[in-house]
Amino acid sequence: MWLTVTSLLRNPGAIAYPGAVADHVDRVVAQWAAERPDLDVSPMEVFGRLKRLYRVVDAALNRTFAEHGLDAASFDVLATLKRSGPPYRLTPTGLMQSAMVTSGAITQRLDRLEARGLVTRTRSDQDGRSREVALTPEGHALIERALPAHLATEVGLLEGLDDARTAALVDAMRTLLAALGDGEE
Amino acid sequence: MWLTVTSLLRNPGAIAYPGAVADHVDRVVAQWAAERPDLDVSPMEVFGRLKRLYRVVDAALNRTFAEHGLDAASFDVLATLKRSGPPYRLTPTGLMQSAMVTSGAITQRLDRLEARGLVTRTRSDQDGRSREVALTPEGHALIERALPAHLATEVGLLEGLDDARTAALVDAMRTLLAALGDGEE
DNA sequence: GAAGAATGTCTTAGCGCTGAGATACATTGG
DNA sequence: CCAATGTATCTCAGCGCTAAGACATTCTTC
Repeated sequence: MWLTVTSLLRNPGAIAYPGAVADHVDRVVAQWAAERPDLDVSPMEVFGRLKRLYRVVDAALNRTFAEHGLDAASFDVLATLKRSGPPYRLTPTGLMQSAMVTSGAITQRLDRLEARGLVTRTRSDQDGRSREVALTPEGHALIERALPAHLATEVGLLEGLDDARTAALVDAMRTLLAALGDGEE
Repeated sequence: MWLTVTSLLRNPGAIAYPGAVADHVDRVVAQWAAERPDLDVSPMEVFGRLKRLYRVVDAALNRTFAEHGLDAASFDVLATLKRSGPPYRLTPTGLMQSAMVTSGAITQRLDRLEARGLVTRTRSDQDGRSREVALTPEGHALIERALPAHLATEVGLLEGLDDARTAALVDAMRTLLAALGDGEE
């Protein structure tokens, strides 16, 4: 006697909610079960939903960013500088690590933000290779306006999730990220 | 006396794992608490981790796709055709809805796959506006090779997550997706 | 059955990102 | 103190995507 991930995951929602409608991922899994019954596709229950959730959330957040003349990339840079606290200065490398993008992406993000007068880039005194990126008053004002709206959008997205499931979701993602080595090195 | 989402979410991992190391999102939340203690940034516990998890997973899956001469977009199309079952034919619109991308993106994906001889595109008999996309024998063979490798990668990614948390993660994502209207319309 | 609306696909300009590599500066070891 | 190595940033070609719209075909309504 042995357990597959499948047996644990097959329609867990059906247990909690007997009348629950099958979602997109349920249909995908059912299709695979018909086409390749020899394969255990239960991991798709996790990753299929992760991908769809990310896309739905991303689209919703982008709508709010656009209302403030921003996109996710620009908001990310301004918010990272803001939350770093006084004097609201970071190096491109620091921004790069926080954003999980390449150095080239950060260079271009900063080009755009600098052209709009939202950040400044100055040479570092301590290290001639490095730059210091700082929020301008305009950048400061913009992120102060956009942040509460962004949080309101996030609260709205979580409206349909009860507190227990929200906590469980955070706990699982935290555990998984730790297991995958995120946040340590 | 009232509860904020914050009080429910603040370091839930610390309860389950007293010695748990703070992750990237914990640091972000702590920074906001110092800079803007008036704001409840607890929703970021969810969305910050969703974003990072998506990126880490995406990178890992792409590595496996690349080993088979594929990327996520191409794999997605081939897998969607494969799991649709005999005769392994779908319209671009069907592929578009499954992939959550625009029609232009599907056109370009199909251009690339057609050029590599992995799919064919023919006029539909029933509807002159529509096309029928079908797997070629080469496309069939490629997805048959890539799919088990892909599943193995997914199983590996879930290694660090115990069964209870895996089930809770799926349940929460399913609930949230349903609340956000995914999979119904 | 013709006009207008709707649908399915393709086209194209523009965007942000990656990967590879260039450049400038800093650090280390002999 | 110099050479070799490492680090921080920028450059740029190429990629896949979106948004807007073109075009052909089908459906709807009168």
